[in-house]
Amino acid sequence: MHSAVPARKRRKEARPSELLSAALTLFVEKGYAATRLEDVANLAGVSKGTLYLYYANKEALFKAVIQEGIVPVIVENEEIAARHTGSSFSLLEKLLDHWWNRIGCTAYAGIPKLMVAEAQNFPEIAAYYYANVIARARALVGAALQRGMESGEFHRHDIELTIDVVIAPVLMLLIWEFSLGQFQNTATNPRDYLAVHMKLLQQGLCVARV
Amino acid sequence: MHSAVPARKRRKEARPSELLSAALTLFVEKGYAATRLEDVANLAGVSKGTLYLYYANKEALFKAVIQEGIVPVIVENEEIAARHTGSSFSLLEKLLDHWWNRIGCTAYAGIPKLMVAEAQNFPEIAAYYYANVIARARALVGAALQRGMESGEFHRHDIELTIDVVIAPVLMLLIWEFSLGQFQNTATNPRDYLAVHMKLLQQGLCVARV
Amino acid sequence: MHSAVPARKRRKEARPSELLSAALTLFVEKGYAATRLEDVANLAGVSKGTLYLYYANKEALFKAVIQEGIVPVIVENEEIAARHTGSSFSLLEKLLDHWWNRIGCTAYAGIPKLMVAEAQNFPEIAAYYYANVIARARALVGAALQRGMESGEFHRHDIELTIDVVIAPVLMLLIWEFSLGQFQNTATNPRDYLAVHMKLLQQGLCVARV
Amino acid sequence: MHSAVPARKRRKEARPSELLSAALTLFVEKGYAATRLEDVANLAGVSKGTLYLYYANKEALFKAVIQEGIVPVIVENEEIAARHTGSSFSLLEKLLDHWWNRIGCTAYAGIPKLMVAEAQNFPEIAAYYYANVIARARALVGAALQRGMESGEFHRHDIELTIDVVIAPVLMLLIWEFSLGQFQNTATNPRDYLAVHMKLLQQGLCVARV
DNA sequence: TATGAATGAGTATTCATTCAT
DNA sequence: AATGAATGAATACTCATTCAT
Repeated sequence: MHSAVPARKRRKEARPSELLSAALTLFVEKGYAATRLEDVANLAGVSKGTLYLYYANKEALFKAVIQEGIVPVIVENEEIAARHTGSSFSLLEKLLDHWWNRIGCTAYAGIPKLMVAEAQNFPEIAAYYYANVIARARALVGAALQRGMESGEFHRHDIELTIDVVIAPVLMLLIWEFSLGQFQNTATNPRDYLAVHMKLLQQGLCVARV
Repeated sequence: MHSAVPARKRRKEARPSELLSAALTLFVEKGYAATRLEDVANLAGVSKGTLYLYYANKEALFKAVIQEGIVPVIVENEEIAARHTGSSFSLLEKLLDHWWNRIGCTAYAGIPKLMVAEAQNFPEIAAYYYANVIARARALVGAALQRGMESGEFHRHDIELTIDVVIAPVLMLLIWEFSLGQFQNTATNPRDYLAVHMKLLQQGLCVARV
Repeated sequence: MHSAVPARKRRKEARPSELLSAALTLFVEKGYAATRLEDVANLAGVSKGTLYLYYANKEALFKAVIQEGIVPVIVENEEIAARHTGSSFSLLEKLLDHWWNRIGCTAYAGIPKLMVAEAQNFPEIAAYYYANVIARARALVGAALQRGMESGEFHRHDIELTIDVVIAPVLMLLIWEFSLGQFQNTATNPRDYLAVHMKLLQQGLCVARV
Repeated sequence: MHSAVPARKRRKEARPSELLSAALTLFVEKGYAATRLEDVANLAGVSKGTLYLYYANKEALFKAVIQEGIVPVIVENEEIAARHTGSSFSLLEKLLDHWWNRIGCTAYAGIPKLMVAEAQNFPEIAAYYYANVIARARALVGAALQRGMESGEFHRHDIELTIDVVIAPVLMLLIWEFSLGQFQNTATNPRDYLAVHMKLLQQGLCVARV
């Protein structure tokens, strides 16, 4: 009678994030359609019915998974950029670093792959994601590039295209990790990969100081 | 070898590729799970039952879609590399160019995104794809990089990581086009994007000739 | 018997009838199956759990709704008949009048339609309703008809069938009001309808006094 | 190998009416909500999936059940009225007779009770039923009454209310039969019931010919 | 070969009921 | 007594697959 684990735990506060975490895991692992809500509930340690107390349906759960977690990091990076004073290249490094610590090495790392896989099926959510994550990240990088080109720190290139080249490998890293990367026998070390990316970027972008 | 093959026969032999083409379209557009075989059959202009005369089941159709089309291009690129004589950078350009003409601007362009989205659900197919497409493409790029570094044309970097940095933007371009790229209001021009990619690559990789 | 009963206590005793009233409203409006107990509880201003303190389950609540309310009116009509002294037709008028005042123009008016709709699903309750409402009402009307025929006031007809003809329009009125009557653009006035019913009945039943 | 009953019978033509008939039976017996589509399918001798080949969903099946069967009878009665030449009362008799033969003693007899029970849950269908069955039946009876009153055959009464009094017992008979009538130990004989109804109607309506 | 009617396993969702607080 | 979080049985509906024609 002491601390017998109660069959029915009451934890209204904690439920949403437990469910979201379980849903993220399974959505990333199996994709939206192949994820059974009962499995999500079980992984979160509750029954099917309980899930519906917190999320109206599967799509609502999916939306919550996407909206949660990444947007705050963009906000933080916007603040980092606003406060930055050093070289433009070091700003790019800071932004990348923050993204990695808050997304890349956390459970949220699977979201980009999930969003890419399901974009066509959830245009509304994809549009939201594009506007609130992608577009804002691009604006941040674009501003840093602009600043660097104006100060003579960077070579001049088309800004939009350069943004793509800067961001793509970072996104690709995460997408890869949750898809075909699993079949690579020698897994790439993400930190090394990013280091090389930055190194090449530096050589490609920065005007050599003779 | 005459061209007097009866229309009916020709039709019959064309069926698989009509089905494959329809399946590719829908798999890319909706994902594996959300694609209904009846829709595939209708798009190919046959009945549901007919599809089963050619492919044992949905998974077999998916395998065929993936296996078809891309592997031959890798073979062609291997031949291009074997015959190549100029600079290592120009080899990279040739390989990219061929890939673009045979995949990037064709219906097969959607396969990378499809494979990324479904890799976890079809480990066997993903492994096949990894071994026959990814690994071989990496080997080609790796050999070109190795050659360039040995000849002094390229800076020395870790080969594996550099391969990632070379390939990632190319893959990303296609993945993007079939996912979140749809929500970008100013669509990136793929050729411009690739040109910038190569330009940065050149600046990052190549030793400056004073 | 003081009126100093504490508010809380009074509230508690009122619960069952508040629940019954809410249940009657919703059962009549939506039918048994489509009525959610949570809605009943909410309409009664209590929580779902509280409902179960008073009624063991949905069926028990349904039984209580049916048993409550109508049986007492039959008892009252039996007393009216016992005390009656005038013409047999005026007794029929009195019985109808009482029924109308105690059922027809109250919230209980919906019960006949509800009982008709659910009779097959709840044979036990339907049998109870038949025995305690229908059969006793028929006996009352039958006795009045018998008396009138014996006294020469009414034409002679088969009693049982005549009972049907007398009662049917009255029941129909209520059933209609809670079903298809809602779609009639010119709603029938119930009092006028009953007046015509009685008029025709008089003409059909009563021997003309030349 | 001779006439082994095929597990899968192909009978596209016959299916809809078989399904409709099974659905009518169960909807009338259990009500809309309590009827399981699998039971409907089984009663029709097919599987769940087959039902969906013919009706998009439960509601569509319900609609089809209601729309089927009764409307044609109204049309027939309209033709009977148009061709009629004798007394107005004999027209009423003809209309009733036809209704009884085509609805009252067939499987469609359960529809009025079904419609009454579900009217609130399917306002759209109820409105359709009201417009195409009830309103047209009332118009027919109303015209007969009007004609009789104008010719001096009938007493003058308010037409609308008299329509109610004429129709109500006929509807009530069927509603009763499929609900509480089941609990009556001495089942009323429908034909006798209708005969008394007409008799009383005649006495109530018709001007005595001295 | 080709068809498309038929099947039934599988899943999202609802809601009566329970029970710890 | 009262609450409302949690449960899980039940059912509508989908769609890959089969098979008689």
